[in-house]
Amino acid sequence: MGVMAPNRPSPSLLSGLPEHLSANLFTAATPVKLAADAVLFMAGDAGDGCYHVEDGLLKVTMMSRSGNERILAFLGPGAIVGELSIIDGLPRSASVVAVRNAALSFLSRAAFEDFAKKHPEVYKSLVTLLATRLRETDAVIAAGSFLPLRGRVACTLLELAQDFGQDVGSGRIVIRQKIGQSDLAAMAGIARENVSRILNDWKRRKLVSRLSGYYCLENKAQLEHEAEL
Amino acid sequence: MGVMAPNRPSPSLLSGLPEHLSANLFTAATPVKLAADAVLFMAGDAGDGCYHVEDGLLKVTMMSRSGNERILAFLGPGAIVGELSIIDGLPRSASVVAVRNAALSFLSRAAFEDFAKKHPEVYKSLVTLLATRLRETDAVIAAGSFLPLRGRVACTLLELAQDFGQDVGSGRIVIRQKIGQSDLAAMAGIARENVSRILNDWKRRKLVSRLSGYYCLENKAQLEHEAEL
DNA sequence: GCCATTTTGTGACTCCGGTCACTTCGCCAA
DNA sequence: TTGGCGAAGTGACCGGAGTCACAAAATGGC
Repeated sequence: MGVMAPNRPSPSLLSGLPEHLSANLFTAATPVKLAADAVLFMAGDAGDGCYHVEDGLLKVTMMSRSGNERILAFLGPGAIVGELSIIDGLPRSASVVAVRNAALSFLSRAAFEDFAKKHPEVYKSLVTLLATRLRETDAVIAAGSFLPLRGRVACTLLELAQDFGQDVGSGRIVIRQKIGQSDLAAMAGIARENVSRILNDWKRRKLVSRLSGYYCLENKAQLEHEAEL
Repeated sequence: MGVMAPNRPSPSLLSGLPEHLSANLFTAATPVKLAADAVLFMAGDAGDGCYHVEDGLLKVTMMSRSGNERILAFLGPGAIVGELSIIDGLPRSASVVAVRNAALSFLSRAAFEDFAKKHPEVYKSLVTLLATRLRETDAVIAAGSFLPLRGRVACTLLELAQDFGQDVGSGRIVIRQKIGQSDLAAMAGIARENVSRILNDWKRRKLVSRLSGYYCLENKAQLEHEAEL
């Protein structure tokens, strides 16, 4: 059992549209480059279009006015972002920032509606996309309501494994993105210090490890157990 | 300024589909009656269709295995519930219980897909519906992440006012549903005792009042101020 | 390879909010 | 009217988790 599970983007948060649609839909789109830490848009901005992530990594985030951050998702290649505003025309519901250099395709609302008129099937795909997102946010609410700290961290790790995980044999899963503890904390919605404590505990107990900056789930089953109330 | 704002169902959580569609879509549906406290379905059940609320009141809720409840929404006449499962075929993401006697229309997945084939426009409406839901759950996550107790209660009250509020002059809004503190607590995701304390404080400060069992927002603006961090 | 700058690790302290244990109130029904 | 019962009010207590203040590592530019 050598190399397994090729680097196929997962279907969850990265999920975009089916090949044939996204290919056509975004041919009319204009390319956008984004440097690391650059802001794509902020919550509250007027939303005039949506983006397709070609390359790089973005984070979807909310900020309290006291500067606290809550990360809703990381988005890698293939993902669609900003679709809510092209649907209902309301302001951006969250902010999006490039974690590292990223390449995107911008699709204006007009262009989208134009395309949708010719290919009503996009709506069906959009419905699927939104349904997935809805289930994810529901899970976040459930975790936040019922799980204690360690449970939330476990969920966060598992979620990242879903999106960016690569199985490296004997059930070990490496998260192939550099994610710091502060980001984990902001994803789980808890204080960074506690992420540190919990992670170290798990390291000792061989549930997770860290190899050259990347977190690695050593024992997914056990972690899933921690995730349950 | 006597009687104002007729009892028009609000567009938010109650939001269903546009008239012309929902009328046709649910003609094929079979009627379902639900007694108070009866369970329509539980999270995890296989989902074979969705429902249109004709009359009564439902609550959408999640339960931790330790018996804690978190209410995601109350649904009144006109609302659609259970649509996620007909979209993706996955199990119910939450439970739905009748708060009081309710009348529903059940639409099977097959019937829906049948209809959708003939009227692809439903997807567009569905997209709008889901987008609204998504914004709402995002708001819940934001409130849970950033707001202290009083803020969450304020949000909850304001949300209920959106859905079930009736303006009775001079900015006073009555919530025309009997909602107990335990339910408010489960909506805000906090302990019932604290809802009691906070509500009493607000009563003293004339922000809210209670008339014959119904809560009434005396000063929406002030309450909105409490809702902000 | 070395220094500057982020990240991470850890203890001590604090406090918000949950839990427990009652009491009091309000409503309906006998 | 009255008794019963569920909903609401209130205080005392406790504990989980945030905050603060550093020390120790790791990272990355030069």
